[in-house]
Amino acid sequence: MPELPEVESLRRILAHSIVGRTIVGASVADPRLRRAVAADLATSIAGGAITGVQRRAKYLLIELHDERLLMVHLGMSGSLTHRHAALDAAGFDPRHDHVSFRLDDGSALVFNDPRRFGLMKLIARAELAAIAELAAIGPEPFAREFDAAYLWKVTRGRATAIKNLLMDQRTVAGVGNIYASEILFRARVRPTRRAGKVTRAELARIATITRQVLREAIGGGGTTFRSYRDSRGQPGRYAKRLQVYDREGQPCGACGAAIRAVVVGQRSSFFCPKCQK
DNA sequence: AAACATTCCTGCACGC
DNA sequence: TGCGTGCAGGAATGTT
Repeated sequence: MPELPEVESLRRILAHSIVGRTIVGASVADPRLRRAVAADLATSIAGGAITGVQRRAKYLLIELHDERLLMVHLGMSGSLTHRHAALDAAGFDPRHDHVSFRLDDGSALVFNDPRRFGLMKLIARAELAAIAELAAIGPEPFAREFDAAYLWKVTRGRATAIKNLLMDQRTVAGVGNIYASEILFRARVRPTRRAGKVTRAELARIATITRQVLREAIGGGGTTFRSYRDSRGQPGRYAKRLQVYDREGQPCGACGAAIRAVVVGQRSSFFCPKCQK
C-alpha cells in the first residue's frame, strides 16, 4: 500500500503519539514477513525509549534512546496502528496482527500485514548506511540533488520506460505505482516513453512535479486505494484527488479525452492519450 | 476471479 | 572467455 506520502503521513502522526513513550514489551505472533523477524526482536527491544520517528524512502525508522532503530517497511498491505487498550479489544485481528509492542502508557503499537511482504528489524544507528535495503536507494525527492540535471544523468542511454525508472528506488526514493502515474500525467509524459528519449525540459518538469505531487499527497494524509490506514485507523484523503490512477475510461480533467490503461513493467499504469506525449 | 499500494531474485543478451 | 550491466519476468501472499 504505502508509498512515500503514506509513510510520511504515518511518521508525522507517530512523531506526536509515541515519541517519549517506552516500549515495555513486545510479542511476535508470526515472524514470517518478507524476511523473517529476528527471533530475539521482542526481548531485545524491551526497555527501549522512543526518541524520534524518521523516514527514509518508504521505510519508517523508529529511533530508540540507545542508538538503535526499529526499521519498518509496510510492503503492499502492511499497517502500523497505535491502539489504546481501553478502546480496543474489538480492533484485534488475530490473523494478521503479526507483531505488537506494548508501551508504558498502556497503549500498543501493532504491525498488521495480511500479505506479509513487509519487513521489521532492529538495527544499530551506526550501521544505517550499510543496511542492504537502504544502501542503494537514491536521493529523497525533496533533496537538492534531485533535479533535472540528476535525472538527465541517470536516464541517458536507458531503454526502459520512464515510469519504470521513476519507480526504481535507486533513481529516487519513495515513488510507487500510484504516484508515478500521477506525476507523469502532470508532467505530460507518457509512462511508456523510453527514459533515454525524455527531453531535458520534460525531466525538469518531472523533478518539480514529483515534489509537488508528493507534497500535496502528504498534505492529504496519503492515498487510500484499498486498505491503507494511518496509525489511528484513518484512510488517506488524497484518493479523490488522483487524476489518472484507476480512472480508465473516465475523461481527462484537462482535455476530456478518455484515460487509458497500459501495463508497464507488469504494473498497471494510467495516462491521457492526448495530454501525454 | 483478475488484480493488487512492493521488493527481490533469476536468467538472458549484450558490450568490452 | 569472463565479467559487469541492463532489462524482463516471476515469485513471495491473501483479499476483494
